[in-house]
Amino acid sequence: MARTPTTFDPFNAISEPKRRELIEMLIGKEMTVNEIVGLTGWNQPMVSKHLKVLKEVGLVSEKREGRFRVYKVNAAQLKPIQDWVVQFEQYWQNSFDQLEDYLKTLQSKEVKNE
Amino acid sequence: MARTPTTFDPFNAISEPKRRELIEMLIGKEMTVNEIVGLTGWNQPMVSKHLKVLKEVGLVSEKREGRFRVYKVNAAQLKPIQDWVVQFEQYWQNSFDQLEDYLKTLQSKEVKNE
DNA sequence: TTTATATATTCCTATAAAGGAATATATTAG
DNA sequence: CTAATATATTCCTTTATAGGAATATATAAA
Repeated sequence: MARTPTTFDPFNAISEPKRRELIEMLIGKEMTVNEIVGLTGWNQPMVSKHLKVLKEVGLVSEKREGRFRVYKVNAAQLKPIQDWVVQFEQYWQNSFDQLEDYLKTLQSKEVKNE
Repeated sequence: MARTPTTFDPFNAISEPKRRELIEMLIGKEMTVNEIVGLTGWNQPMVSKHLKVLKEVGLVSEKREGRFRVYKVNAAQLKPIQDWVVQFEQYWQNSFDQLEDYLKTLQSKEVKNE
């Protein structure tokens, strides 16, 4: 068996750094393929191919306007990722709190030593 | 060029569903490889191999105890994912708000029609 | 209707991953 | 010291990329 395909779900689609860049670049905007090519400096087929993967998992959608294709992000497809990761938030927050506690302890020790 | 390696960063490591399962299973606990084998029903080499990937990106850490290896999740390594995805939260919240607005509109129309 | 523009697709190569099976390694028990 | 237990590693096969280069397709402009 091979790796889970990039088009299997948003988790796989966004594991590629360039596709995360595309999403960052496109969020809240609408952009044409060539506009993206201009901003990224990547060649046009590369942009089209990455957009295709994002489209297949619903992370972007496409609107035809004459010979242009206007792309936009469908942010709702990022929510499953947020939902998955947020359930572990307390666990890294705890480590942060522990760090905070530790720093406070240090500080009170310093105060005592003054 | 090939796909970004699974060990490149947490984004890639968690794109595999089984590795997400491992994290869910291990969060806040400490578990031995064989305990994980028991819970998952996967064969032992498969568990070890997936744990290795998670370890390489720092998502789990390992403690040797005699002939056992005790694994635990290092949740802090999930924060970069949360940080990346949270910046888009407003965009799916907006679509939710729009839905909410739409439902309220529907409701007020119903009230008027009563 | 030919040409230019915008975008997608195909073909190629190198790379690597997941799973299965077998085996190696380390540590404890007898 | 030998056997048993816990875990990791290696070898194999199948599958799927990502990127480059070339080309196909669609639409508008001249």
